[in-house]
Amino acid sequence: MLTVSTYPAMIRCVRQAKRSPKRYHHGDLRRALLDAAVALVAEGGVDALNLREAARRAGVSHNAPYRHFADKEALLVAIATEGFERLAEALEAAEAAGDDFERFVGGGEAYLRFALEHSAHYRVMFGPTLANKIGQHPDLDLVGMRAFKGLLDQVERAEARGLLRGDTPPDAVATTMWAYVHGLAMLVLDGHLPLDADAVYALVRTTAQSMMNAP
Amino acid sequence: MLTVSTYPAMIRCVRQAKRSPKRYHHGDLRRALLDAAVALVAEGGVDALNLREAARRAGVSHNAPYRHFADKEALLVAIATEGFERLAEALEAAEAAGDDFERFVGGGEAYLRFALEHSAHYRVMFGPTLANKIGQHPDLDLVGMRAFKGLLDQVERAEARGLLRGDTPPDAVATTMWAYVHGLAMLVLDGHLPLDADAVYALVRTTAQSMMNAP
DNA sequence: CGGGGTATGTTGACACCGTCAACATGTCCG
DNA sequence: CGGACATGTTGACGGTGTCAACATACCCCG
Repeated sequence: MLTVSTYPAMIRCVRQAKRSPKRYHHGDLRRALLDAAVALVAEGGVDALNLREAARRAGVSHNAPYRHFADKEALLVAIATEGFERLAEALEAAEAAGDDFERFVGGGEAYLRFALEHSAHYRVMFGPTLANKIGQHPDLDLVGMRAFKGLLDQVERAEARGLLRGDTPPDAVATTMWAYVHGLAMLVLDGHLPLDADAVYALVRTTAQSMMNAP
Repeated sequence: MLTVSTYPAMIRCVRQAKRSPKRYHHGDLRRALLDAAVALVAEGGVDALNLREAARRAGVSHNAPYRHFADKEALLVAIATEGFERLAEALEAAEAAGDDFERFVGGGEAYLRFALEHSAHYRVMFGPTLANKIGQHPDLDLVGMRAFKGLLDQVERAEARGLLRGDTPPDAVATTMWAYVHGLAMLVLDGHLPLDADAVYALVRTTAQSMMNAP
């Protein structure tokens, strides 16, 4: 996790000026605010996220964020959107590596790796503020769908090739898998399960294998 | 979910006076505050919970809660503790009904039934405010352990009787099951999965059965 | 039975937060 | 070069959590 967000705003400003001298004022306050907000969540959880402290860390006044985000929720939506994009990329990358067996098992591991390594993003993506807001943030819904669609495709392919035990419909299998990896991620992130990262990856691989026919 | 908390304080006071005339002042402000707080969470999620509104609904001043809870977190701990107790009771009740097969499958359904029917409690139990606070609230830890211990016992018994597929260690199976039902509960509660309650119960039964040897 | 002590509730204050309105300034385009 | 627009600032308001000081109801003990 980079701590770029903690640099004084001027450094970012100078760097930005070198790269593209047509920028003005702060350089990229939107980016700086997102980084600061993510850092706040990483340090103290979702409860610790507040606009004024993010502005302070970006070196601007307490009202500057409102030129880039309509309100606090809009900032959270931006972070969550970024998170879902990166999650989708991580899952797609896992899907492109190894044989059929490894592809399926590796998908689960990739999900948990994302959740544990980008815990701040993950907490915002599934935090209470954005809960039950489907339809209110179309771009967020879209990128969320993309991530789940990737999972569903993978299950359908695995089932078509006879890799999976049983004959449960693909959408039910995908739902079960999502619930499992999400629950595991949440319980570990929130300290309810005393597992380190490696133990989590090992467990998720074991579980995924138990869902498949012997190789 | 009763809305007792919205009654004027006097009604509760009078009722309480009839039952036990040695009460004074409010009657049972602690209980009224807990109910009001749970109602707030039920209405607007964890973000909507605040001490002043709970006090308002209980008909007392904004500082009265501090005679019963050290701070806001203490109120959340009390709600979570209550939730874990009821969850443990629900799981123990499920464990005492039906044959071996039904006991195991019914446990998963009971967990989700609790989460969906007492969503406000569940959200507080696993919400961000109490995340990563193990060791800071001993009574909460204790009752949380009790609930998980019940699950572990059930898995060990099922495995001892040869009900479960594979030979995974009981604690790994229990962890997997907890992660699954917790993830499913959270995703449904937060509106990420478009399943109604009956669909959830059906899904969890299907999944539990797929973990077991054919009956 | 009465008075003090304690548990409970109230008032007022403070700092912090999200948000709005008004203002200031840097940047770009005609 | 000058105005229009994007960006950032200042100040204010209401809401919240929390503390200190005060007030009151209940209980027990002499």
